[in-house]
Amino acid sequence: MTDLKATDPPVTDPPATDPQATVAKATAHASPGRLSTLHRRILDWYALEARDLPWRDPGTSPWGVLVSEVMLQQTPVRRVEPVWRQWMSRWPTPAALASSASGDAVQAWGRLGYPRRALRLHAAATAMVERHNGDVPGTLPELLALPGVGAYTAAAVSAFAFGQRTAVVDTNVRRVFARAVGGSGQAAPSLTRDETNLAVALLPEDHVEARTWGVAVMELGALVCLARSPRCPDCPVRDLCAWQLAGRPAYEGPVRRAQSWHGTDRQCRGVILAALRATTEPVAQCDVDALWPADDPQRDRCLDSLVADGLVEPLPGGRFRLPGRQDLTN
DNA sequence: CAGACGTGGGC
DNA sequence: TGCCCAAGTCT
Repeated sequence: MTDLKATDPPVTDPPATDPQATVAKATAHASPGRLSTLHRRILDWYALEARDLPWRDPGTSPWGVLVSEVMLQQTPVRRVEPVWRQWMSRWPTPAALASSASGDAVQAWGRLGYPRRALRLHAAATAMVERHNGDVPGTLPELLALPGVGAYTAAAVSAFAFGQRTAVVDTNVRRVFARAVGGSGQAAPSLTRDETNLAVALLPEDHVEARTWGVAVMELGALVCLARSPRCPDCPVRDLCAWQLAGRPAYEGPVRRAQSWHGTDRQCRGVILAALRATTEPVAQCDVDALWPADDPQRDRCLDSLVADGLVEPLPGGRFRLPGRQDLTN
């Protein structure tokens, strides 16, 4: 082992606010030797410890990768896996999904949460049929133009499905870099320009290494560099980690407000949608009414917003269903 | 840009 | 129990 401390910047350095300075600092910290060590350690660790997830199978299509990435937005791997398998079995291509009703996508989404993702995936499938001959596009601008595909998902599909040398920055990557390079216990509340620049600067030059780098760092964040209780003794770069070397100081930055839940529109919308998912039969207004305390205007407001979002289709006679779903009860 | 947007599990 | 967290996106 080389003398790592000798090359470390003083841990008392104030956080840089200038993007250029941050990248310069990161690059200095990650001198060629250090950087290659960081890369090798994490890539070796990944080769040994990576989970066997179905969408990581080399035979997975770009569509399979895209579906997995959308499902994984804010949703744990454990809950995504079975739904992804069913989804890919039912809709193996964008064209297959596009030919189904959007309500079928919402129904198949099940309890993954944030059901607008299902709607957007359906819209993305339609767009791919119309604009890309039914294929998932391979360039960042084309990917970003798809509904529900933002900076993270576009980069992930570019890197994981098409093997491009693209920096992937998700919450795991941000946390790992904040600690290992920034010396901070956690990343800032929202993605900063500095973090993106840093992720690009840390991308391995070697194309083969770059292919796996993103998913390897993400995996490290998901399995070892955990938010609440990091497993530092198991970390392959614990001796290089700026946060570790600084004595794992507590996070001092701005705190993110916790999401409230009880009594929110999100809860109300979830209750209504769960009822519609459970049946192919249109649900009568009175049955919707029974789902939420009487004389609470929140219920009607949420039903209206679900309709406005395209998650619920109002039918003549005051009945409701998931959009386009056929009534299979007779 | 802060806030909305689901759901379930861990501590 | 209640709060925090999980491969974000959109407005």
